[in-house]
Amino acid sequence: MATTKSSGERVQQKGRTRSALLSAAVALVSAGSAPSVAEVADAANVSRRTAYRYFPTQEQLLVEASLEGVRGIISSAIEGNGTVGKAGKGDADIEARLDRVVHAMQQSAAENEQLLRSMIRLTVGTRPDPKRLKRGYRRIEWIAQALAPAKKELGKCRYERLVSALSLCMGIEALIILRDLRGLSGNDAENVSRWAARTLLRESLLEAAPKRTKK
Amino acid sequence: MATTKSSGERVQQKGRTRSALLSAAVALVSAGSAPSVAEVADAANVSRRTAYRYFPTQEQLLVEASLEGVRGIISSAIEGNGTVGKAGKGDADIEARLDRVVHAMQQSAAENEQLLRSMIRLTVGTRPDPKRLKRGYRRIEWIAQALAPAKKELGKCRYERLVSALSLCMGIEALIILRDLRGLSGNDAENVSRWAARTLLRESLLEAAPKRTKK
DNA sequence: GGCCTTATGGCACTGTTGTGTCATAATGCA
DNA sequence: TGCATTATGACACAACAGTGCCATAAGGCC
Repeated sequence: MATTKSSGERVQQKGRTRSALLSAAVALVSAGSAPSVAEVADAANVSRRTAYRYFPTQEQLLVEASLEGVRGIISSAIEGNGTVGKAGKGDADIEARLDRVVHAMQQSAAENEQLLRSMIRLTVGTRPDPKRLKRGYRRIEWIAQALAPAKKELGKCRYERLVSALSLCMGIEALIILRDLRGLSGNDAENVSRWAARTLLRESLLEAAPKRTKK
Repeated sequence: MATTKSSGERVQQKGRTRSALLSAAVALVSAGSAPSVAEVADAANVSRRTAYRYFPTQEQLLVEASLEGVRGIISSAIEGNGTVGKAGKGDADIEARLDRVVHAMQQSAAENEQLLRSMIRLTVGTRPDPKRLKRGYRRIEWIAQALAPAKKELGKCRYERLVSALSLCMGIEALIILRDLRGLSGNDAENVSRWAARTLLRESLLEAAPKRTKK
């Protein structure tokens, strides 16, 4: 009862149907529509009933699909053109690192605004379950990468506060706010994000090393 | 045919049924549920068919209801305890004004997180129609009120940029990011918002009046 | 009051979500 | 190859979103 009944679970078969459903859903969601479960199932050559076995609700199916789509988008945006860079000494360099990350992020956010908006709509409803996959965790990783050379200098408290504040300034939520509330274009929105991020970083570094005079 | 057929439209009757539907929906949405059209109609003592005459889709009904609920929340939060204040000369005063606004906003956002989350979910899907009522326009008004004494000093460009950046640091979206991505408590989230807002304001004032030394 | 206009309610209908049940096909193992 | 296990498919079903149609009630105007 406990361990396993050998390999009674047909992992390969399940994997195939699951990824068939998921890729069909990704295609449809990326096309901008909100497909019904029947549509996704048909596109995947799978029974509707089976689709419900893998994704208990339409919402979960579309969430997973949009997160899958976003994953592809963003990794190519940042890792694709070697954004963050390796070396790091001096504040100017850190500023440049962060600026590159903000630029790449806002660029790809603007390019895939619709998809990211539907991801937000699908994930923002309830506080996230600790077990279910979260949105936006990559954002924190990139911020951490950009800030890595200054982490020691900042100290734990200031570092965490800066990461949190930067996570407000970049990403799809920032783009949505600047567009919907402020009516900005994609370019103007990116400039606001970059200015805010740069400013918060500078101030944090100044607080950490008050000896230097400003600039 | 053109002008009017006297008062053929029964404005009062329509107003009554509309507000009956809306207040019933506000009550149900504020309770955290996503009521069906039939539920709202029953609670309002109105036919389901009639509900659809006033709100073409369930979504529009719930959107209007959540926006209505948010409107009530927020007017009490800010106007209730006279937050912004009148006088204003000197940077410290502006900082204090802004800090009060951020505090009031994040406080009420945390208190009504569920309702605000559903408002986001319902309104974030599509870019806002210019004619339909927007979410978050009050946020800009309060930021503008807090910044009013420094508007001239900042100059148009820096002022607009600062308003935009501050709109990223406060409000329900900021709370959601700090909670979901960063796992912060309501208190910690508010502290991040206040620090970021204060920092961005200071830097803007410094840029505008570079003569003074920092601090 | 009577009459005309208009909002409302009731009913029927289609399409979708989500679930239960059971037969059938695919898979892994001997 | 045959067999037990397990995923899948087909069908049925209830609930809900929307919509059309028509009768009826409520309102305004004389």
